[in-house]
Amino acid sequence: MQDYLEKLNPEQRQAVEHITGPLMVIAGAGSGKTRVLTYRIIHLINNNVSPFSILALTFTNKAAKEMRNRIDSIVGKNISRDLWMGTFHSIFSRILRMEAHKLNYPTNFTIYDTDDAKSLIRSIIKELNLDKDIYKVSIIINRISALKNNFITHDQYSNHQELVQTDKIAKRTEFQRIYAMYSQRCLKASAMDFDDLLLNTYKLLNNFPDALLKYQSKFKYILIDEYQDTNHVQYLIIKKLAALHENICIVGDDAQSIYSFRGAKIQNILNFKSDYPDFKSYKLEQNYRSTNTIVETANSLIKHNENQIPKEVWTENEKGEKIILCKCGSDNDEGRLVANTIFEIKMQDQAYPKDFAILYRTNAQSRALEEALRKQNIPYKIYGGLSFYQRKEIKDILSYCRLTINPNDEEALKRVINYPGRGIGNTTMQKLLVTANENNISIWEVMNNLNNYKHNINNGTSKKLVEFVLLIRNYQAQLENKDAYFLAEHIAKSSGVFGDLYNDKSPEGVSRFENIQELLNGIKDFCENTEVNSLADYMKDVALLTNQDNEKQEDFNKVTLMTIHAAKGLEFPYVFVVGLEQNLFPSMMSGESQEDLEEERRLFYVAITRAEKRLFLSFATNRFKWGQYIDCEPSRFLSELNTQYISKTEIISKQKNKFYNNKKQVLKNKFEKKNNTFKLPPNLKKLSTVTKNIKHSDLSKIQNGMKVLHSKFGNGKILEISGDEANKKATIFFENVGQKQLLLKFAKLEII
DNA sequence: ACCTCAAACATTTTT
DNA sequence: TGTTTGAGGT
Repeated sequence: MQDYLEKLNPEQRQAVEHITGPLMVIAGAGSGKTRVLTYRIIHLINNNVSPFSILALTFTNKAAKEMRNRIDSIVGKNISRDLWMGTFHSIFSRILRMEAHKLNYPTNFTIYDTDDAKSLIRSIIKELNLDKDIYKVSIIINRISALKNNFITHDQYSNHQELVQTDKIAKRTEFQRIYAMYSQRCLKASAMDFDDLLLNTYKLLNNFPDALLKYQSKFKYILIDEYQDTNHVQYLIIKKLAALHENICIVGDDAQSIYSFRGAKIQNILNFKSDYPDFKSYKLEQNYRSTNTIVETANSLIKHNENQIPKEVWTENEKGEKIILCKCGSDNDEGRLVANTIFEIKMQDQAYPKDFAILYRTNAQSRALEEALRKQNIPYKIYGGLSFYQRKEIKDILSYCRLTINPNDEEALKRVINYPGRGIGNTTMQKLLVTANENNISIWEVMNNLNNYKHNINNGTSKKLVEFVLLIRNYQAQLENKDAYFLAEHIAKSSGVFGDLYNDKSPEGVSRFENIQELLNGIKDFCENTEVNSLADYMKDVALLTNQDNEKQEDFNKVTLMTIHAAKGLEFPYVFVVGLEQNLFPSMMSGESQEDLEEERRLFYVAITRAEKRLFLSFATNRFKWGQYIDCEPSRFLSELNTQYISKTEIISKQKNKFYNNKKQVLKNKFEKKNNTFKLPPNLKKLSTVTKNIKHSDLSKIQNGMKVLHSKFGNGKILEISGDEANKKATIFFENVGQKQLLLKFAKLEII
């Protein structure tokens, strides 16, 4: 039992045995981070710490599950199941359900996923008669999410002038109204979105001292994985929870922080020192995962980032083979290169499909790769894209279930009230919505008491509405005494969804029907493996599940295709990183700023360090994008890699991308391979000036022709000053990004 | 109220 | 390029 300590190196062992007090573990890629976390939990248990008082937070369900399994195998299931271990979102939703009444939510509140949230925002924009081109749903939702993650509620929004100004400039003057309405509608629907789960947990701990004390005393030991990717609210919650015992252990790697777009702050790691001055820290720097070549290549890349905690990742592993960098003519060539290489290595090294991963920056890149793999008959699986639970037919069934548990759930209601068709169309829904808003109640309440409210819905339609209400009531009556599987199956059949799909014999219809059966099987599984098996119990966490959480057995031995973000925490013997082109990786959307660039570089770092044995990098000079062919240049990151570990190859296909249709021709058309024939662009580091610490000059004296420095856009020249004194605008030409108009009041410029 | 077709639109990453 | 939205007809 004690021999687990023997499996650790000195640093790992120190981190495991250091039980009390604040502890920071900086764990380089492949340094056995998960091992330290699991052994530390086991060590706590062996030192008579009750599993109930251990809180372990991870970033994904998968990570939590994996860790739980490892702990199971050492201390047994009956101990490990009492651990509070899971993602931030799942643990906090568990707490919130117990304390919901304090925040005016019912225990069975709904969790809105991103699609629900989007649909709600879309309908608010419509109700307010706003221009949907100015108020883009994706922008609004990201903005609301960012505000929530920084703990700025809709009524606090106006206290932040810079936010108000940004929206003013973008002509989104009604943003606050949308935000406010969104929050109210969520509350009225008894629904929380992902961000609310965090925000409301913080509110709970902040506004209810008894609740705070309860959880502070309960969680005597707190462990947090992937700490570099926690956002501000998460940071605040953890700080509060840990305040009593200060037995907090954070594990992370600043070089792998890749979620700042979602509000993650590397700063949180640095804050740790000031929040817990008597903290202890260990660095895990020995890599057990990759060959020396891969480790050194990754190091050569990441050293281009200025903003990082110094560390030296090293390995005792063998040197390994050189990294292959391949130039391809097109995205299709790239796909075929990858497929051919996999085919060859499988033969040479006796490798299995599951040993390979293909990583890319954006989900859209998977198409060419899939096609090539299919042609080579290589089995593959794709993560990302549409999750199982986001599929239409699944959401339909789940929406009926949601509605049964929480009839105020507006998004679920809108989804199923007329599916299958019941003759309740848009017009009726609009009328209901207006009545609901006028009386500040939910649509369900209006439908429930149609006679009590003023509306002009005719008798025929009213009757249909009443029928629908009765249908849902019938389901509700069975919530208490029937298990989840029975009720879900009953719902699928009696709602008409099952029949509707059964009659659809098109391939899509058949697959939808099968998906629903798969869902029902999943629910059956759930019922058989738990004591609490009501529909409400099943529905609790469904919104928090993702694709990766229900991997099918038959998918086990397949090549993995995924985005680099999704690959975090995973490892594969053979890794292909594709699409290494400017404007794709680094992404076009990541601005010109040093910070954005460094995040993209960390992302590439994560990609490289997934590989155990061999790494293949590739880029295309021509790529199909937005319905047309675009010329591409190799990624600037490629020229940052130490060339001594890289072997360059070029693949020339005689065919043009456009005429790539003739199968036979393609198969016969063997690639021509050339070595070391192409040059990468010069190292671009100098081009992007390091502009993090610009001085904010007094801009009252600004004049035409002055040269200025902007933190994001770099060097520029003032072309014109316009506007009245209070809202002076400057038109500036920036060398790197072209002409921009900035409001001087808020622009951070240095006059040079 | 529902169906059909054409035009517009969209691609960063996710719990 | 594939998907979604909206107009117009039934």
